[in-house]
Amino acid sequence: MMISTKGRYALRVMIDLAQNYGNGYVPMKEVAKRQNISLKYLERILPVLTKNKLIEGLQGKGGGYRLTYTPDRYRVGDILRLTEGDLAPVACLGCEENTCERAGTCKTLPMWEEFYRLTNTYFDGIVLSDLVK
Amino acid sequence: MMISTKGRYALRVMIDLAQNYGNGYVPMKEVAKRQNISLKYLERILPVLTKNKLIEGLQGKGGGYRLTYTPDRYRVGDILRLTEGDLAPVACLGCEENTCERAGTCKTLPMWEEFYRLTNTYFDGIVLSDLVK
DNA sequence: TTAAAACCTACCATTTAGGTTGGTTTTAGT
DNA sequence: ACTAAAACCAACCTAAATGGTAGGTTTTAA
Repeated sequence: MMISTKGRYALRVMIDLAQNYGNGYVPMKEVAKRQNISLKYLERILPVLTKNKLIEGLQGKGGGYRLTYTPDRYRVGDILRLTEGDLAPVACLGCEENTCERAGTCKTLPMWEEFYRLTNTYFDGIVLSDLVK
Repeated sequence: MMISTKGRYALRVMIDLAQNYGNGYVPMKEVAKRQNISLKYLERILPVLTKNKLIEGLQGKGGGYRLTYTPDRYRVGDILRLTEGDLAPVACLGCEENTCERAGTCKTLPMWEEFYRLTNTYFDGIVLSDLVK
């Protein structure tokens, strides 16, 4: 299982916010109820999205969250990379530099690299607005 | 990280056996040394490959393992599916039937399904002999 | 008879996943 | 000023998966 609940839930929250785009701030309580996810767990997942300016939070009564941009500006790949760390199929990819000492002679490395590219390309080719339809 | 050491090591063993194809039975001790993997750990990974007739083991002195078929008959996808369980990106795929109650309305399901197909297709398009070169 | 090999089972430490608990702070509305 | 609703925050917890190790038994060629 490549994608954990963290990434999947984050994506569902983003879709929910996209569906409510233009209606101001949406309280997480409502999103949690609609998506049937624990509010408390969602609160643990959201900070990475706000800190990276994907969504904006407004505190206090009448507050909530909203998308920072229009739904067509969010690539699924970006959302998943943020919440999952990276989309690398194996450990030796992901970080900037491959520190594996076998890297030079590894027969499988090119295969993993190509799959890594494929994965990023696939998820970067889908934007939030594609999923709302 | 999608692929664990189990799948990666199994693949490296298969490649090693492919490189020694035609030379009779190869003791795991040698493979472990060449691949720099603990022999004991390898012994824990191999049974699934022998039970599924991908490789054949011969006990006793002078024994070892060898590929059952020629290296071009092994799809990487088959090796990974055996050792990793399945290559599903999310939990709701993988099993025969999708038991998730959200399946009917899930906005992300088609995206995961397509990626799942993509993944299987990619790894099924590579055979052991491609990696030996 | 011996050495080398596969084969087998139980255990174990660490990390990750998937949360829960119990708050504090901010703010709109009354 | 007070209250309710919201974001925001930190500590804790349980179960499962990961990545092994330890200590054998069985088989077989030389």
